[in-house]
Amino acid sequence: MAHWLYKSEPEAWSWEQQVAAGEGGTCWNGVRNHLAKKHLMAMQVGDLGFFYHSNEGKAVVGIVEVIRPYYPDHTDETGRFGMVDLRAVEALPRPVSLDAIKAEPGLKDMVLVNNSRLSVQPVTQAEWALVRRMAGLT
DNA sequence: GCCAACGTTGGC
DNA sequence: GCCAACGTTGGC
Repeated sequence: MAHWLYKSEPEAWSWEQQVAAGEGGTCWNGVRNHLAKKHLMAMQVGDLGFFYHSNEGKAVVGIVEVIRPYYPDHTDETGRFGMVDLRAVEALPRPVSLDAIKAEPGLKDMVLVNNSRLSVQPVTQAEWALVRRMAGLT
């Protein structure tokens, strides 16, 4: 299974709103970047990902699951981009801040550290396990 | 609020 | 098809 990281500004779409969306989840729309699109297209139902708050908070706060694979984003007038549907799985017992991620040698190659502007990022198996542990999950 | 990094646009 | 100009993102 692949793992991902989704960035969102809490003012635009927060973890709390994702949780409130419930089991049915919501579409993760608004991606307008080809590399991010590539990642969206690679996602499969059941893939898990981190939900990251950018700007305000700057921390991984929760875990989400892909519940619908890539389909066209109707809010994209050019018709070039698509989206997936996500649902909230669980909140992290302890959010993992960007500072903590940067301070962790095992995470120095995370995309979040090296290409912080990419809004949808792949996360390796090792990074996934390490961030989970830092968050207080087994 | 500043600015570096990056992607996109459009003139040539 | 190159590249300068511009807009956006996001950490600081």
